[in-house]
Amino acid sequence: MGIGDDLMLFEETVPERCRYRVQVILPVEGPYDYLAPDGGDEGERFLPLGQIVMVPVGKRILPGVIWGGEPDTSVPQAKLRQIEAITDLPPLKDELRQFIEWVASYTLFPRGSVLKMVLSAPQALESVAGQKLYRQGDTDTEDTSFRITPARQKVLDLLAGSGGWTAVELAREAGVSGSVIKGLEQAGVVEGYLEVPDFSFPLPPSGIKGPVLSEDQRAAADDLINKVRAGNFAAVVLDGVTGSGKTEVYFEAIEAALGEGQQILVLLPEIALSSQWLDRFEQRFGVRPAEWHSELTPALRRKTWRAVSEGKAPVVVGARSSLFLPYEKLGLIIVDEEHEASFKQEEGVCYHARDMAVVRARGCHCPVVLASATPALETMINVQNGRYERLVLSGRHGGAGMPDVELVDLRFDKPERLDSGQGWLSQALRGAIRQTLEAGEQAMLFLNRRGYAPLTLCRTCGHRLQCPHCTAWLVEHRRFSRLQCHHCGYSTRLPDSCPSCDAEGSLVPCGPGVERIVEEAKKLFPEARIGLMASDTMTSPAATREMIERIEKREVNLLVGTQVVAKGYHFPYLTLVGVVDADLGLFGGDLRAAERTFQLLHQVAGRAGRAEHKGRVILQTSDPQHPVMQTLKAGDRDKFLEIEAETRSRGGLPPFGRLAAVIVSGPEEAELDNFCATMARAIPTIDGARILGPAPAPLSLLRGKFRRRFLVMTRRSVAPQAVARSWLQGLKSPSRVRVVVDIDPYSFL
DNA sequence: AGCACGCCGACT
DNA sequence: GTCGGCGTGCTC
Repeated sequence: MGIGDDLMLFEETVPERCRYRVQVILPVEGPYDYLAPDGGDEGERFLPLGQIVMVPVGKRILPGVIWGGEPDTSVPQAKLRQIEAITDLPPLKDELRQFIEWVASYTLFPRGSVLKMVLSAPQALESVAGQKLYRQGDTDTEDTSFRITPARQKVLDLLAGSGGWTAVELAREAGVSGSVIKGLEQAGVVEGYLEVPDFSFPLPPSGIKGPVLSEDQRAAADDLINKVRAGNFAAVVLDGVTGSGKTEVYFEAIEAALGEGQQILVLLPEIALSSQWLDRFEQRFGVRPAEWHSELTPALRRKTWRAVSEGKAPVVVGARSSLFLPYEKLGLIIVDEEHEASFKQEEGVCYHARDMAVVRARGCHCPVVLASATPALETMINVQNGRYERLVLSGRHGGAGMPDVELVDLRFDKPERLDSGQGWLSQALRGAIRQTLEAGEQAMLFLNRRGYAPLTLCRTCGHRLQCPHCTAWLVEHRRFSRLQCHHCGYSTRLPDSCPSCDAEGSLVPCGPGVERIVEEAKKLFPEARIGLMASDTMTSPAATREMIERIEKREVNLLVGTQVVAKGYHFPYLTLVGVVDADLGLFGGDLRAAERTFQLLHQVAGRAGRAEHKGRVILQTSDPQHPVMQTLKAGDRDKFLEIEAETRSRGGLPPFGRLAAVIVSGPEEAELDNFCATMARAIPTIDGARILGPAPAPLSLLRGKFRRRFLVMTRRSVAPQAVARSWLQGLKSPSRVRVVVDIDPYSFL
């Protein structure tokens, strides 16, 4: 500092504190400018790009990240506030910041919203001061003036057993006051030290041998290992039927990545159902991986986030949000069951975790493996284009063949039609169940519908019981004597009389849910030991485990379930699968309805006959000529994909064209329709793009909000993002009307 | 997303 | 006459 500082005449020549661009976790686009924090070098930047800081925003202090780009000089200096604090976390890597930018511009969500998914563990951002622990001091303290009182002795006895106590624990356990410990510390008899908490997950010991692989498993594994070691981007589809050993193959790739000192991310569709997967991992690698999902405790969240950012979580298994963790050295991504629709996030930032995983892998220069027995059509077309490679695992391990698939034709003019009052199980299916049970094997009845009956109506006036907040029927759950809405959670007692005409005892259930199938099965097979598995009967991991065990021990021999039974569990004595309503998923106008139905039924069918017994699958259908049924019967997955590709190609639908859904919602229908009309008038004419709508969204009333939907359809060469942006940027919606863009929509709800 | 500012009904 | 409802708009 020179003397001139005090004599500075012109304010504008005072050296400014340096401006930083900080991206905060608000749903806003651009970074905001902030002044360097206290203690920073005047006028000179010292915080690196990606540094995580805390900044004042309005009344609050929020996390933000030092971002690149030129400061916004249009914001007056006087408006700037100072960076509040610098966290002790490693800066976000360039690769992650670029990923955030990419996701934001692809999904059309503000950058701050995407960043928020990265900084999703507020606990993790707090500095880790560590806590003060106590142990025995160095024993050379032969200070004769220090008296060992009984209170002091108790403390010393405890510490002689083991160190690592906090003052509070020590005082409580010894029954002394804190001042005793303080006195001991002062005399040097006990020693206080700061323990930095250990935020790390164990590294699997190297050299644990996996099972011996078959020839094609070995070839696939070696290919993946080479790619991992090369350290380049590659997208590889691991294509093999259930039981072909995909998991063992990618475990080999994980082993190789561990050997390279890299981190591995495994994305699973539903982490809640993955305890079997975790057990399997532990068997293979001797340790448990880090988990990342919404049910983590705050403490584990913090530990995991920190460990990931410091490279101390070698393997992370998680739901889609684990894609946004700040990996220190990501060397491999696995997306298991890549076709699963639950990888598509539909709330908040809409993104598809499988597709974003490929983008992330590209940014990290590492391979990504997409594993499935029924790859998505998108994925297979990417294989055909040469964008993805494909490794095929043929055949089931252990010699079990694919099950035989039979169709039961339920049409009215066919002998197997179901007459009213007869129930939902055809003669053919009943016979097969009887045979199976008599042979001492297990049978499963699959119906992808929870509850007792999907619709309740009044015989007197025809009134249908509907959710007050959604365009949806209320589903009867007889176990609880309640009616439930499966979209918003609304629940009410089953009324005794019709709410519309007051007729007593006039309400009748229509159609079957799994509970009703259980009821029918009990009547038909009174001797059978029936078990029910649905998402609402498996409320805790313990309850799930118990049911699984009962099935494995054959305490259950007739299992009735929704799609939860299709996911991952394998029951060696199960030889018959009956699909009560194979057509169920085909309705609803979803462009992927056929594909999803095929995948689900294929997966359910795969439950039958894994061990020595050949399995048998019976599909009850009213549309036996449908390509889904025909290709399932023929066991010809690729034929199905071929037909589906042809259908979509003709319609210009994904992956041959591109889609963006524009959902407009609001609490007042008139205002909503009014604004939709304004939007419709503003639809631009763009070559290679069309915009359809507004149509009432299939659930035109959801959670008390009215919804309309536009659909942007483009040729592959035209980005729907650009179309949506140019259409919507000039339109400002009334405050109570919300417009959300969903790029690559999946659910058409 | 939060939080405050701002303009219209039932209470000390 | 105030307390408070949530509509609207901003946050460097």
